[in-house]
Amino acid sequence: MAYNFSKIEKKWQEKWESSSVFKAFEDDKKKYYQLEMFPYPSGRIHMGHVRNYSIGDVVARFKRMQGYNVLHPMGWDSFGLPAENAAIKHGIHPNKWTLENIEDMREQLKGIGLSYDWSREVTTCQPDYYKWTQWIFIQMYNKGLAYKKNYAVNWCPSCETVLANEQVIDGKCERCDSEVGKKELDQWYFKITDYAQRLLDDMDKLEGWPEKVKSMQTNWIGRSEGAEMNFEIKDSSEKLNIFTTRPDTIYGVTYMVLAPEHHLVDELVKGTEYEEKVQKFKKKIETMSDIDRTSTDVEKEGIFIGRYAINPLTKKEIPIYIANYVLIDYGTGAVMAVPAHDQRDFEFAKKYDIEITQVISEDGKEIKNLSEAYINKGVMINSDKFNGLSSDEVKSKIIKHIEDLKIGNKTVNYRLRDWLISRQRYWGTPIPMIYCDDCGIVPIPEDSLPVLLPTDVEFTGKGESPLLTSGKFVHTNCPKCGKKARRETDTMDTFVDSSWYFLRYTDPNNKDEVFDKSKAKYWMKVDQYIGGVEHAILHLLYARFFTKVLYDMDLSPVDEPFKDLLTQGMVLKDGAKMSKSKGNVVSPEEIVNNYGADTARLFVLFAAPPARDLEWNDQGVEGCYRFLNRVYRLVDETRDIYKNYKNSDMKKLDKRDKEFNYSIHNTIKKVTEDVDERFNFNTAISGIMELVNDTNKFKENLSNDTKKALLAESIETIIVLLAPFVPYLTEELWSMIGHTESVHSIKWLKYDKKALVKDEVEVVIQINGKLRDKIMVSSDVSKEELEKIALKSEKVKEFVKGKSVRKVIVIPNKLVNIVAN
RNA sequence: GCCGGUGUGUCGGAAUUGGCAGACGACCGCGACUCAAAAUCGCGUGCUAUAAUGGCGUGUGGGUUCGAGUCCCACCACCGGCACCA
Repeated sequence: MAYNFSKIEKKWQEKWESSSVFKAFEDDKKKYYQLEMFPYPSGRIHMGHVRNYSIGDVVARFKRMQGYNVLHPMGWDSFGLPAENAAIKHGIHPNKWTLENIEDMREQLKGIGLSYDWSREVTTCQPDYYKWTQWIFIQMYNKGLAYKKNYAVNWCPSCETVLANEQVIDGKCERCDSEVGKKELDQWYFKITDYAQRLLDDMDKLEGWPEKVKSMQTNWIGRSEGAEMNFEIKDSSEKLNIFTTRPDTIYGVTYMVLAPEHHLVDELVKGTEYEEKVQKFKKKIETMSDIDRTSTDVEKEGIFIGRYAINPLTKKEIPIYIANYVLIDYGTGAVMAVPAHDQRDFEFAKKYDIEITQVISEDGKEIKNLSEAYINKGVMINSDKFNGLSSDEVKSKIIKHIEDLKIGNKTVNYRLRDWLISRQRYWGTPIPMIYCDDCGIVPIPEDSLPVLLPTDVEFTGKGESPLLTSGKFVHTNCPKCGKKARRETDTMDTFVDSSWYFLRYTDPNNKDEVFDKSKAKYWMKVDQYIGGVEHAILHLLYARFFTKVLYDMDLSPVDEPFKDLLTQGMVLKDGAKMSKSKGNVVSPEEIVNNYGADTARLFVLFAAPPARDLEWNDQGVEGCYRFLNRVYRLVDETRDIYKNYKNSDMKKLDKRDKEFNYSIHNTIKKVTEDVDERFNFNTAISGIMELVNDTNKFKENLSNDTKKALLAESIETIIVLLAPFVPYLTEELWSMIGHTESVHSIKWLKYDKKALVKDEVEVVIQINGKLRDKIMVSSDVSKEELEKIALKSEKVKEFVKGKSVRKVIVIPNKLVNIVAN
């Protein structure tokens, strides 16, 4: 008979709920803030959620049993496109759709037995939350960290909205995979570039973060050191400002290249014979998609614009080109070209027959007929007073030289761009700004926040904000002068909402402040944050940025939000991520209905270590279910022995008793360390499985009271160690054996060090490093004695026959290696 | 091209400090129980030769060591990030 999981799970879920055991209060106990990334309320939970939240729940329950004051909250990242699309498609208002989904998903999450403090639930689409998102926006605006600019932005034609750089993956929309185009628009930005260096530097503090995530963020920020320099243009008062990482190659600059969009191009060719050709070339490049343009296999192509710059050090006139391989977005959009020492410039110079001047050589001699750019370090040549020096030391000398000449300076360039946050959609936090003809851009006064989303809008799915269709919303009065004014109709990127929710959890119901700093001080940082690696750049970078901004405003008590980070792997089936289109989805509901939530949890925790991808396996689920049934039967069969013998004295332990006692305490040690130090839930569970197997064997022979007492101890150990993993079953078993308090509120077990001292140990005997025999010896035997015993072994005698023993390595209680030849 | 990660049975994976490779689970095979099946329980299960004792084996090649999945060097494959980035 299988145990009745549905009855058990329902019973305990109700009990836990009515007793609100998982509520967190600030007190003087040591705190632990366990957080998993909150979900988008799509309406259905998937296996990724089950995995993410099960991992977090194990940690929360474990830390609680260890005596920590645990904060384990849950909420909803509930603004976003699917709600709006549902409105367009089915005519349901996004608010209704979202709130109903939240109701459904909350029930599903509760079903999995997650120990959340639901009284702290935050919902980003509700005014009591987004009021503070707007408030933070205004603080950022006042500090100059939120600003508006006109720029060629990423535009997703399918989502009909703009995208941040971080949301464009390989030229495609992160959400819908459509090819992203460019559009000139007036948009709101956050000045994340001001924080580029701190975001980079403070990664040193993130010791508990995976290397992978830190490396991804480092790549994304893309710092490079170099110099900025002005080149004079012949017959013009304008100067060409360039960025280079190779100031050591300045004497080798033989031409200049500008991005076709560079602001000086039009002016430089105006009225010249080159104007027409240059404009034609510009048109051609502009019509290319970003994907084509940035592909490395596209041939380098450019055109001479008929003007010359002056190399400031050689004073030579050098031609100015525009070319497809120079990007307006990076550096200054202008490049000093050094064909001898840069492969792209080399290919370009060959194609257009431009002079190539070597300035760095391997041995001080010029290479005849260069066949490719020489990109290594070396000895300077053709560089006037720098000749003969190493290119390495010349870098700083030349920077100093150009600084002295006041034509340039040392500088650092980042790939990171400012964060574009306006979206032309309805279902997001309204940007709390007003446009007045007289006063310009005016923030909403703080006491009239929140700016509520209007309800009288049309969902057309067309490329402008639906908020424009609400006359009541758009038309307002200027808070400064009182004249008629217009509201901002764009909403914020939903990543703004999720950039500070972890702070709001520390004080979620505060009506007067974004959060109470003393509460935040008690709970922050998040001790353990868990979520998918797909957020390595987007959410995790934005959240770090926001925390630093709030820290600088003296609001946040910490300048980094997450102490330790775990990026859990994906749930795969048949080697691919579960997805509707591939038809390889296993619904959590189905597993919970057929096997119970405990089995679902146990499987996702047991099948792979948390950070790795998990391959779904129906037979593996069955295996976990069988195991839980075995545990149930074991406890059921021995419950009376437990009740009668749990506190009886253990007299003399025989050999088998000692082994079993060792097994019990070694399992406590292993599970504690696996969960606490290594997050190896899979091996923690396998350790408990071994103890269950051993207990089943041990119970076959209970010939005296000591053995019964040992069995009772083992039963108790199994239930307590399993509690964080399978909360329902363990709660049931705990009450079955006569306890009235919850197993989840008792103290975690401590192992008995004495039980781990063995009288006798198995020692491995190797000959020349190969295993040849195993012997049992008393654990206090001396090194010398152990060596003697080993050499007496029959097998050893056989193997060393005719050889002489050169050396014997003895590791007490472990191994003897005999070297013989 | 640069950066990061991963390579172990048929499969998921274990080996935590350089010390018995393959724990635990799945799969498969055999047996017990049963009229029978399911469930359950027990045994076996890296490859290979064998009557037995053996030989080989952690992506490849080398090295250090009494001893290497683990450390060092060189490479290969796969996954992920960045990338005409000046």
